[in-house]
Amino acid sequence: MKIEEVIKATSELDIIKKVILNFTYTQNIIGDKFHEILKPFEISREQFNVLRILRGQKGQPVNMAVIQERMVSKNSNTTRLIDKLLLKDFVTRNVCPENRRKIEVFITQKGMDLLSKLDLTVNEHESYFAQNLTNEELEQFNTLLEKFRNTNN
Amino acid sequence: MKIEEVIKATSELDIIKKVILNFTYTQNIIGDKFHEILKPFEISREQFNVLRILRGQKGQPVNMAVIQERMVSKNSNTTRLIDKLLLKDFVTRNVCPENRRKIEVFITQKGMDLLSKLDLTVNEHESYFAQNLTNEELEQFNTLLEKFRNTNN
DNA sequence: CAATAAAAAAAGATAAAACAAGTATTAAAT
DNA sequence: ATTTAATACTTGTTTTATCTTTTTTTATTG
Repeated sequence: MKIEEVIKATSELDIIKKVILNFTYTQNIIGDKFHEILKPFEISREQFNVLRILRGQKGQPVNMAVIQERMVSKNSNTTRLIDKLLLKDFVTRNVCPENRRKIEVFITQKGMDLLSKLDLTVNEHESYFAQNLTNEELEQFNTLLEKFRNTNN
Repeated sequence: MKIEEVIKATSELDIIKKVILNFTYTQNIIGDKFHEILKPFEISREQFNVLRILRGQKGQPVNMAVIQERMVSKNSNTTRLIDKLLLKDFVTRNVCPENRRKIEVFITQKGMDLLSKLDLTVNEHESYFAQNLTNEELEQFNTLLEKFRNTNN
């Protein structure tokens, strides 16, 4: 379905407005699907992302600032997000001995296990969206995304 | 900046993961910018979208179901969203006489005035993101977005 | 035509995001 | 060495979102 049909536009939209609408709409669809996958595991998208960041660190401790930085969607209350993961025993949290202002967050084995279980489904989800694009188109898409947001001012 | 640098990936990401990450990240950037524009007007993005939907109806009454349908980002909370717009006198709300289950929402002159004031800034914001793409690339982008989400199952 | 179902919106409860202010801890500066 | 500033989080409050249930009105049907 074209974006014009989705929003049932009465008049002709210019291309940039179409792109932006299309963008947001597509993001919602991807997000919904993602949400659907994570729901049975009772974990939010952000929580999942944080776990992946922690796994990416391969055992190295990660402090709050780093998590926020990598989180892609910035989120000022990382503390409470980690609280939730703590409650479920997916992470541990300790004061950093070298610099007591900092906090060291680790992923637990339980967290790792959850991620392994999710990996397959998440990959399927991603492929599901990729299926209609050729590899070349995906590369093109990636380049366009980068160009689009890399505004020079 | 490439998406790999943004998330400081340790290992090589496959293209579909890159696209999805890139997508979310780009959406956040657009959203933040948008938010920044709307902030001085003390209106949320969703509220702004609803006002635009109402304006698009050119004086025709719009009921809740239609608003939700057009909202692109679905939101079951439409009642409370309209409440907020009502408080600011940007819309009116009445029970539909033909079908008393329905509600007719209209944009007021004050709402229209707000939109006119915002039009210029919003257009600038949109052009700001379009500036790095040629017209052809924008068309390509739009097509890729449509393909990407139009999965056949 | 009463009973039930369906449609449209509103309300309640809970969770998550956003915003602002506050608390330790460390580093710098006088 | 004490004050000031900067860093790294945490907490409190308010606003939105999400999910579920309830209410009101209309449609259906036995």
